[in-house]
Amino acid sequence: MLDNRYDAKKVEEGKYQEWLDHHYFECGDMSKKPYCIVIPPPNVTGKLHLGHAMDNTIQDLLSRYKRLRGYDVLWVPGMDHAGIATQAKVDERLKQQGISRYDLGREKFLEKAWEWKHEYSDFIRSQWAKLGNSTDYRKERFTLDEGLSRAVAKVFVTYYKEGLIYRGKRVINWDPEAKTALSNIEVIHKDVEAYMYYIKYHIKDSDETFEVATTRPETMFGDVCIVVNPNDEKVNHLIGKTAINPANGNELPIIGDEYIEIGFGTGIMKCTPAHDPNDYQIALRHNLEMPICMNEDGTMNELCNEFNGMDRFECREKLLEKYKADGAFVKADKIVHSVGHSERTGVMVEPYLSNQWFVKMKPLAEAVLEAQKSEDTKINFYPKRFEKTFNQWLENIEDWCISRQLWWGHRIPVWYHNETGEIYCEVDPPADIENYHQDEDVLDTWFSSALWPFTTLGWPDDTDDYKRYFPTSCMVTGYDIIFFWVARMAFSARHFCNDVPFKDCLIHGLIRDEKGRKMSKSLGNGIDPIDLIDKYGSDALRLFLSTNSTPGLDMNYSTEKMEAGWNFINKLWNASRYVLMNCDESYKYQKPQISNSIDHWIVNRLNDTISSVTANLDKYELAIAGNEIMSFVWDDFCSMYIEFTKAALNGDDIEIKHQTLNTLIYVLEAILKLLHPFIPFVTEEIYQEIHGKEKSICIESWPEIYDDIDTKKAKDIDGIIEIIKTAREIRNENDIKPSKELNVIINGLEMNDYLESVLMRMTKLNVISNTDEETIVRPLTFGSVEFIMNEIVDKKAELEKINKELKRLEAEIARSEGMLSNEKFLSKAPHQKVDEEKEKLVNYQNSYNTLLEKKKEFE
RNA sequence: GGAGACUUAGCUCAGUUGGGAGAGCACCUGCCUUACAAGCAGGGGGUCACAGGUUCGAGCCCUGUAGUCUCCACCA
Repeated sequence: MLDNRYDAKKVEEGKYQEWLDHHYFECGDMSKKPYCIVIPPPNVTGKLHLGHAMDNTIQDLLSRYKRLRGYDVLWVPGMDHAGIATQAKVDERLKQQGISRYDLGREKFLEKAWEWKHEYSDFIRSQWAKLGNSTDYRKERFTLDEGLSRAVAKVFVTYYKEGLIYRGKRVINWDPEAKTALSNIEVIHKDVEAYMYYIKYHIKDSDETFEVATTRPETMFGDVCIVVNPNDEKVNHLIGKTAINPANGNELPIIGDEYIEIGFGTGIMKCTPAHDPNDYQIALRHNLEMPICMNEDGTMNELCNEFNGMDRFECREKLLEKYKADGAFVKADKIVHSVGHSERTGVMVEPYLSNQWFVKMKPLAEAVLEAQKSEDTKINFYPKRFEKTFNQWLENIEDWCISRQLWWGHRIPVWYHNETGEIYCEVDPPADIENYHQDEDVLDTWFSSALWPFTTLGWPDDTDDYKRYFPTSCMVTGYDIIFFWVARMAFSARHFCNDVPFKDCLIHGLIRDEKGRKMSKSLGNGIDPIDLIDKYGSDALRLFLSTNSTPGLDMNYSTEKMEAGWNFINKLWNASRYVLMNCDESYKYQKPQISNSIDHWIVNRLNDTISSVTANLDKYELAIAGNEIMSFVWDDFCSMYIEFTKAALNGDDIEIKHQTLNTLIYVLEAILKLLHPFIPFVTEEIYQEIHGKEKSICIESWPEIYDDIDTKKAKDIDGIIEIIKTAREIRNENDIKPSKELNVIINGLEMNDYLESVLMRMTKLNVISNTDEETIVRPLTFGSVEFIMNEIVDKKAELEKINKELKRLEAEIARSEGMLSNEKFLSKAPHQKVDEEKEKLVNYQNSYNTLLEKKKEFE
C-alpha cells in the first residue's frame, strides 16, 4: 500500500539505479523504428544549472514518450571539453596553489586538466541521475576522447585538402587574459562609456596642424599613416604630405582612401593596421607595414618607448598626460560606444594581427542554405521563426577563426618541416617525426562540437549506430547557441554526411530568476537544480520545467509554480491511493467491460485526453500536453469520477462495483503512462504498486483509445454534472448547509438507482418524480431541474432572479438570431459553426420558455 | 542600421489552423464530506497596449503608433 503522504525523496531514492540495472534505457531493438537524440554536451567546467535541467528534461520527456510509443530510442549522453572555459578553471585552481600553467608545462598541465575533467564528469553524471535522464550510457562520449579526436583530425585534414581551411595573418579578436584568438561570435559587444580623444598632429616642416579623433590613443604606437578621403574637399589637400606622430615622433605619410566617411569626425583618420580590422584592409590596399605595438597579455611592447611593459589602459592614461603636457591634447568628448568583450574572460578584446587558421565559410554555408529550400533536405525548426535567424546568420557569415592559443583541446594536425617549413597535414603524424614540429595551437572547442551528432555515432567509420540512428531525430537546445552550435552542426553534417544532423530542432528559451533577470554568478541569483530536487523532488522540478513555458520563449523561475507542480503530484498520489485502497488483486490487469454511463463518460474523456496529448507531444507542445493531462486528472478523474465511484463502491450492486473498480484501475494506469514522460519517478512507484516490482512503466506502451464508447451515455453524465453544479450553486447562494437534503425533480434525463445514489452522495439531492409544493426551475442543456421552493428561497427573490435571467436570455437570443439572420454568416461560415449557433439558439429559447412559464405560474 | 519577441485578471503567465477569454497564486464565502486541509465546494475580478484595416465574425491575420526586451552588424 502507498504511504499516506507523497514523499518525493522516498519515491525517487534508488529508482534510477534500478532502471540502469535493468537496462531499460539501452537501445538496439531492431524490430522497432529508431529514434535518436544526442545530448547537447555540457561543459566539464562545473555543475549543471537550471538551464541544463530544463534542456535535459525536455529531451528525457521526448525519449520516454517515444519509448512508450514503441520506438527504439537512443539518447546519447556526453560532455564537452570546453577549451577556454575549462582551461581557465584549471588555471584558477593552479593559481590558488600558487603555480601557473607555464610552471607545469604543457604535458603536466594537461594531466591536471584531465583530473579536473574526471572530477566534474562524475559530478555531472550524478546530476543526470537525479534528473532521471534516460540516456544509454554505453554510448557516452567526450569531445576529447580518442574516437572523436580522430574524427576531428580527419575533418580538419579533409577541409585542408579541399582548400576549405587555410592559415593566414589577419586581424582577429584577441583575448589578452586567456592569451588566445577568439572567433567573432565569442565576442560580446557591450555599450560602454568612453571618451573620444581629439589629438593634434603637425605637418612635417610646417606650422600646419590637423586633428584626429580616436578612442584608443595607445594604439598610436602602431600607426603607419594618416588617411583622408580623396574626394573630401576639406582635407584632401593633405594627401602627399607627411605628419608627425605625436606619440613617438615618427613620420606618417598622409594618403587617400575612399573608406573614410566624409563628414564623420574630423574627416582625418589614423591608420593602425595591426590593431584594427578596417585599418588592416587599408594597409593591404596600400601595401603598408603592419607593426604590432602590444604584447599578447595586453601590455605595450618595445615600440612604445617609455611605455614599454605598461598595461594598455594605463598607457592610455599616461600617454594622454604626456599629450596634455606637450600640447597635442585638444579635447575629450564623452561618448557611449560598443566595445567587444571576451565571452569567457570578460576582458576587452583587442583587435590583433596574428597568424591563425580559418575555415572558409561561404561554400559550406551555401550548401546548407540550398538544402533548407527543400522540405526533404531541411532542418525543421520549432518554433519555425528560428529558421530565419539561422538562415540570416549563414547568409552573412564570415570565415571562422578556429585556432586557439590554448593547451586544452584538439591539437591542430599540422606539422612543419624543421628546415623547409613545409606543411604536413594528416590525421597521423609524419613517419620521420624527428624532422617535424607540430603546430602549437588547438582548435576552437566548437570545431569538435560541430561534429557531435555524427561523431558520437561512430563517424567516420561506417558503424552500425551511424547507419541506424543518423541523421538523428531531434536536437533540443537554447536559442542562445543557434550560431555557436546549431549552424555549425548543420554545415558540418551537410559537408561530411551529405545530410541534416537532425530532422527537427526544438529551440527553447532561457530560464531566468523570479524577477526575470538572467541568472548569473555576479548577481548571485543562480538556482541549483539539485537544491530544488532535494526540496520538491525531481518529478516536481521536471513538471515545472516542462509545463510552464512556450516553445522559444524565456521562462522565469517561480516558487509558486514549483509548489503547484508538487501539489499536482500529491494529488495524483492520493488519487492512486484511493484506487489502490479499494482494489484487491482481482481487479488488476483487466481491461474493463464498461456498461454504465459514468464509466462511459470517464473513458470517453480519457480518450479525448489521449488524442490531444499525443497530438501535442508530436508537435513539441509539451506544456499544452502536460496541462491537458493535469486538468484531466484533477478536474475529471479526481473531482468528478472518483467522487462518483464512492456511490458505487458503497452501494450494494456487485456488478457496478466490480465494473467501477476495473475502470478505476484502467483509467489510473492510462494516466500514469501519459504522465510518465513528465514525472517518471512517481509514476513508476505507483505503477509498480499495481503491477509489482518486476514490471516497469519505462518499457510499457502508450495508452490506446478505448473504441467502444457509447457517447449518448457519456453525454448523460454531462447532464448529471450540470445538475450537481446547479445544486451546489443554489446551496452556496442561499446559504444551505451541505448536510441538508434537498428534493429535486429532473426533467429530460433518464435516471437510475446508481445515478440517484451519485446525486445523493455528491450534493445530498433526493430525486422525486413530482410534488404538490411550489417549485423553482433551472433550465439545463438536457431539460431542467426543479427544487422545492420553500426549502430554498422565497418567491420574491426567485422572481427577481427569473426576471434577471430572462433579460439575459433575451439578449442572447437577440444576438443569436442576429447572427442566424445574417445571410453572409449563413453562406460563408462553416456549416458546423452555423449548426452550433442554431443549437445554442434552441437552448436559449427552451430555457427562456421554461422560465417564462414558471414566471406566469407565480403570477 | 538590420532582424525578432513581448504588451491578456491584483501578480506570474497560457491561449496550437479566426467562431462568445483561461490557469496557478492572491482575494471573498462556506466546508476537517473515511484519497488528499499542501484539500473540497462556490464566487468576485479583464475596452486582450493604442489606432486603423481585412472578415459574416479578430486576443489570434495585415498596417501603423507607443512601451519593454533580445540577437546581429557597427565609423576612426
